[in-house]
Amino acid sequence: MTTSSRSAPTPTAPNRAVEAEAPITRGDRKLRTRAHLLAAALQLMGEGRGFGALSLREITRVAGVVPASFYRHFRDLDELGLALVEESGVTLRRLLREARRTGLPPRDILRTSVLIFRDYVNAHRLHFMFVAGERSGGSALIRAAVRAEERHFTDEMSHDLRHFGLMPGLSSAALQMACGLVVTTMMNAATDFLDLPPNRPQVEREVTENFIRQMRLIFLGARAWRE
Amino acid sequence: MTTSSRSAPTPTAPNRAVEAEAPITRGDRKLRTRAHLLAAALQLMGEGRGFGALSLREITRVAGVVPASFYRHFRDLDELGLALVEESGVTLRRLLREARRTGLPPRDILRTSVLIFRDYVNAHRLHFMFVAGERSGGSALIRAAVRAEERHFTDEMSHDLRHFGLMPGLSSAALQMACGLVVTTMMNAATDFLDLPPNRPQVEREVTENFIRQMRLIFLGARAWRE
DNA sequence: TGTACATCAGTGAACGCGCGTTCACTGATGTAC
DNA sequence: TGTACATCAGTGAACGCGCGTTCACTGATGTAC
Repeated sequence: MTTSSRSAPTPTAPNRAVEAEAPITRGDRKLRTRAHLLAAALQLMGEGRGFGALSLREITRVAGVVPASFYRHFRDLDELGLALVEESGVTLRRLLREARRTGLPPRDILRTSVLIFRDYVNAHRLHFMFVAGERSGGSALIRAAVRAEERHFTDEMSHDLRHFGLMPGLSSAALQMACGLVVTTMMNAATDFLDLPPNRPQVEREVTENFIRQMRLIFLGARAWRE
Repeated sequence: MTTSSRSAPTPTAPNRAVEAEAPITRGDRKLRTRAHLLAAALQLMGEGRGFGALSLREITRVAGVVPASFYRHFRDLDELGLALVEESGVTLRRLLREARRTGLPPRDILRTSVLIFRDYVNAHRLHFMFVAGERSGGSALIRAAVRAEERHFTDEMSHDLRHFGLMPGLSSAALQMACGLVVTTMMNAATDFLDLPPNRPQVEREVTENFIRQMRLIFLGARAWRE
């Protein structure tokens, strides 16, 4: 499967003269291989190992290219790691963007948000595993990059909360602090969701309810906050 | 330095006949080597790598023994990892035990507790690095063990909070939920403290204040909690 | 459109190295008498 | 206390293996004319 890109290197689209679509330039192919390398690293980490425990050779093996190819895309593993952080940051921010676009559900706002978040985590398991795993455990370089993305996420969230008028009456500093707490609680809940054994709806419900209550407690605290 | 235990294998205490102390049995030596192996692994992780990225050979090298020696103490690296989890669990629980023994400071209880916690984290940097790093990033086996220790810690904390009469009026379930939030917030703050650049008192103060406010917000939320 | 040359993503072989694990061993500590 | 034997923590050499990195290469894609 991973070698399919080599077994059919030039599809020679039959309708090329008709609409001149899908030329597939050399640059396109390069980007595709790069994406395969990133995906391979994520996939390997999804099997429960830290980024620091991956080897260049196994990444290229899973990506379906020869080890030396790696250097056409990244100087070393760290550079690939930083690219993964960037990619994961995009995934994080898309969550906020979608919430912003949708607006917020009128009723049972907290519970609904948590369920949406749970679905989102499951739809982007590998990115969340990567972020959750490297935010405190990885190399100093990667960890710093993840923390920077997390800070960016927190900033956007506090801006949105202000805009939507949730958590009113909080100073900017207090709002930022509360959002930091929300984000770390979210990341922790993400790990909980990812670790759930499959087909145990009761356990899943308990973890979900626990997360909802923790968020409720935080918002209660924010409402009671003074100064 | 690490080989000093070999350069003076039998101190032959001069006053042995007088008070028969420090016999240093074979078992004592074995335990000492085991402790060296555990300390070596922690030390290597302290340089910013996950447990999964350590090799058996470098651990024995730092511990000052030959690689084959390792197998006299652990079946494989996982078994050493689990021993580290256990050791770290003891460190965590000692924090609670000391708090229990000391009682709680009568004034400014939250701020004082946070400062004590910060000192404790700095006094046990390697254990906290290990726990913070492996609680979400490590192998499934190690992560599960860390989570179990964390749950144990949370249980003890909620018991203590009830006993000291903080967070009154919370049901057992709600107290447990709130303690879970406190513990994840603490672990996150521990990482923040450990990542602080040295000799930047202003940054350290900000991180400390942020942690204090987050805890304050949680306790406000707990006070406002109903049902 | 057709041709001649340039580019460069991916190849395959080679290298020296550190890895985990095994094995028979050594010699100090421990035990039986 | 002294002697003869057992135990076993730690040794040192050996093994096959996967690692990261380098290099000259191939051949499809791209460009100039």
